[in-house]
Amino acid sequence: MSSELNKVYNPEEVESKWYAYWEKHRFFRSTPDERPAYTIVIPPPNVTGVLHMGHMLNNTIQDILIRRARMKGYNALWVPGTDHASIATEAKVVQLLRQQGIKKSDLTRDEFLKHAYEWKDKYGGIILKQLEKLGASCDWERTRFTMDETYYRAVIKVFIDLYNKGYIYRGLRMINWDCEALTALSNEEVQYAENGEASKMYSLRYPIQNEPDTWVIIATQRPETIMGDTAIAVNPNDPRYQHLIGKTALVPLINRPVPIIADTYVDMEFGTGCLKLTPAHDPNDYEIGQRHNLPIIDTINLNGTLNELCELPHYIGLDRFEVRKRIIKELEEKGHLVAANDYTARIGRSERTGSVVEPKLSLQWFIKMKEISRRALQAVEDNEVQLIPAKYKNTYRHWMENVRDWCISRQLWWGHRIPAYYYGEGENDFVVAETPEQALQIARHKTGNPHLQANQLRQDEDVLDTWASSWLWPIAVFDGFEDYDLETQQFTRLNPDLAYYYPTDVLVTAPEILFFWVARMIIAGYEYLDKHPFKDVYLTGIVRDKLGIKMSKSLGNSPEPLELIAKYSADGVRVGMLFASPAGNDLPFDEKLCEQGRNFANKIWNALRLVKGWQTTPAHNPHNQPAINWFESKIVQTRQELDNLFEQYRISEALNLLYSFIWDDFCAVYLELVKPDFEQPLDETTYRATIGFFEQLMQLLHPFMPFITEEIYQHLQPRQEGESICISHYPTPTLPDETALKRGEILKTLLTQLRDVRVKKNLKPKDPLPLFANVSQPDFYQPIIPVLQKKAFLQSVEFTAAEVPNSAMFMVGTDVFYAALSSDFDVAAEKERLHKEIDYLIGFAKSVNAKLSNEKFVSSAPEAVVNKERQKLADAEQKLTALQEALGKL
RNA sequence: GCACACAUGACGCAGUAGGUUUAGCGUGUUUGCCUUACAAGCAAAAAGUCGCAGGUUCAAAUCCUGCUGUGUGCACCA
Repeated sequence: MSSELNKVYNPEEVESKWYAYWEKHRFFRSTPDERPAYTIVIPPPNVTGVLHMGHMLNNTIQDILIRRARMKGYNALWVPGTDHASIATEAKVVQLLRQQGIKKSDLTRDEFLKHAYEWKDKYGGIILKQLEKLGASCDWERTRFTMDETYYRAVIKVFIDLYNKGYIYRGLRMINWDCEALTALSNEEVQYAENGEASKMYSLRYPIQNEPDTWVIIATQRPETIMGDTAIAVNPNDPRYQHLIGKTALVPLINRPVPIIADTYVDMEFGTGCLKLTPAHDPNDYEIGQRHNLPIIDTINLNGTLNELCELPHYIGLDRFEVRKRIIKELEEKGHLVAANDYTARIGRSERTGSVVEPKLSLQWFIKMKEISRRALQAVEDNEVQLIPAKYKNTYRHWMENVRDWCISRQLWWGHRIPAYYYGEGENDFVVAETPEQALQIARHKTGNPHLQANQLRQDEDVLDTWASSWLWPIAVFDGFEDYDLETQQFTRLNPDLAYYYPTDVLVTAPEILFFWVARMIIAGYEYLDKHPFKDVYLTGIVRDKLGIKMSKSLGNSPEPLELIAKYSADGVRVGMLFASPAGNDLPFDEKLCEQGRNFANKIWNALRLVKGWQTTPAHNPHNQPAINWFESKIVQTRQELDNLFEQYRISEALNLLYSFIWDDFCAVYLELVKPDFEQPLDETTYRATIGFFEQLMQLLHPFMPFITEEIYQHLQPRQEGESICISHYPTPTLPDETALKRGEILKTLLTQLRDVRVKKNLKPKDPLPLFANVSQPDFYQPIIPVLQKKAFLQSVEFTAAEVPNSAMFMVGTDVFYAALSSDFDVAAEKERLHKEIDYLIGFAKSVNAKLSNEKFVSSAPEAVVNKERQKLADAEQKLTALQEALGKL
């Protein structure tokens, strides 16, 4: 039998073989039934994406949870899918078209979308295929995409509903503008470099009107915006500038007269204490402008070039940064530049394009967040939704309490087109409806013009922010909104899937998207189903390299996941990632850990080779019974600990526990204990027990290492087609036998001690060695003596009440053992060994004694604690006496 | 700037209601082994007074205060 099994485990064919088998039998398919459900919805990866280390970690964790639930008897469902990632995808498609010589501006919306869908069909599924390589046990028949037909309908419906409820409004607001992608961004999509960016702070002189040789000096990083200035502001309490308030300054180069106003916003300490106000291009300036009724002069086009409002013809049409370079020279030449100092600025950049974000005044769609998010804030406070680790509660609370309205419109084509239809030029000349037909009805009614025609309606050109679709994910993947009635603002029913699977059990995701996505899903969950979308949110750590830098493809510090899998197997990589991933902490990734995972697989494989190599005999061998009893209880105990760890999402620790249980307890101890002598058969009872243990271990390990455990499971016993470890159930838990456990642990200790004696005395593993035991309860030891004798190669084992001369003495608890040595043993070495142990015990006893002789300790500490200390001391003293006697005999 | 984490042998971590023998685990290091499942292995060893300074307590890696360092989130000034 063993000749069929390679000496080294070969995962490559095994992994693809079993994944195909699982798919063929649809083991991951879930439909509602009478069992309790356990549901996870995948955080949909970006459809343009390819697998990176973060995905590997977070999907491994999801797979572990879902596989474990499946084996615990739940009806486990893991819903996969992708989101359409409007900016990222559109940017990719635009870029691809450009390579083909096609400009987006030359295409109609429909033509462009056709290209985009082609692109999606071709590349959109890559990342899901990669998840299969990892072993992900998703129900692929339920794969969803945020622009699927029903999903699209859901997003539009929700927009209309929130509009009807008054949560959505259209307004002129200062927004973040991406001049490259030509779209608005939400605050969350703007990123700042960690330590700022090198910039210059320019000091400019603005003359005072009608007062020759008087001026104010302002500081700015953006001299190209001065043509949009409409005022100068100083702090009303600033003694330096009292005389200037109410006067008029002249904007350099264009000589526009602007008032000098007083506003407490101005920080007297900063710069010169004079602030130029450019309401069109700075959020704070805009607000001050509103307070003082300042005009707004928007000098920058959507693409970042300057327009005719800048009044300087030679700058019109030039990019703002080009203008900056030139205008500095011009200002200098004309005597307006006072200073140019190096300055570190926090510059906002678009998350997707990296382009410097331009604050711009723009008419956009917003969701009012304050009221709609109230329940969601409370839910996390009350642990209706539990964040793991809990430290994120603070972060969440802070964001929710200071939540700002969410700009949801994007000036893109790839996405859900805003269902607003305009019939006139006025700001409010629009209606919101699911279809153009309905829009026409409503518009006719609203305008009172029954002759209004469809071609007089113009649908909003913009699409919705991607997160304004993915925030519905836990409901929309089940097509839940099909049954939502916009009239009554209620569900007419919950479809069977939604009723069965919602709320989901856990969401596993990266902390970066706590606000982008998680918070908003909670909001949507309460708004629509009045229920949390998931019970727990497990926020994974960030995968970092050895230098502690976040791994990313763009930085080039990330290994290629599929290459890792090729090198170490999916099982190995899964284990490698988990080894380094304590709950909620960052993951310092080290390829070595994948190697460790691979080695572990090999270890298990070889345990299989050993077991499958055994011949059996019906003859009974009672000597193995203590080992069997011990291991049986040990599994029970380990399962309890695993349950405990999983309950707290201590998945890495659970893996570590299993790792050492399998490697140390099963392979190194149990298998060695029951292993028959060379070419001897094993009794059937032990063999069957061993196969059973091995099978249970594989079941416990299966969520972590799905492939090798299936391979072993299939080898351990003959299986029918359609049987699989992944749908097998854990046996019903029993209680551990404490005596059997203790006996096993003591057997382990004795074996280690005896091995130690051999090493220290330079004895070969099989040199004859008689053992004498002076123990309080010989009966306790009786059952393990045969196996101890065999495994420690003991010549004999005898109970005694006397000292044994010429022996190495050691203690287990308070029981004394003597390994009898031949007369020529090294007395000096033995003395030294005993001395060392005595010294340790003296030190120990001293520290315990110090406690016990402390009056206050004895009187204030709980009795149990004091008694424990007394017991410690008594044991130590008993040991000391025995050791000292042994030393005296030498 | 505000807030929140974290600081344990060479490295990565555990120590989850102050008291399970003077702190555990993995990797690495050193030593000895190709022992008939596994050198992707086996057996053993060395290595930390738990960032620093105080405090509370009979008792502190564990609680409190301050400091230092690192990380994260939020805000942001011309």
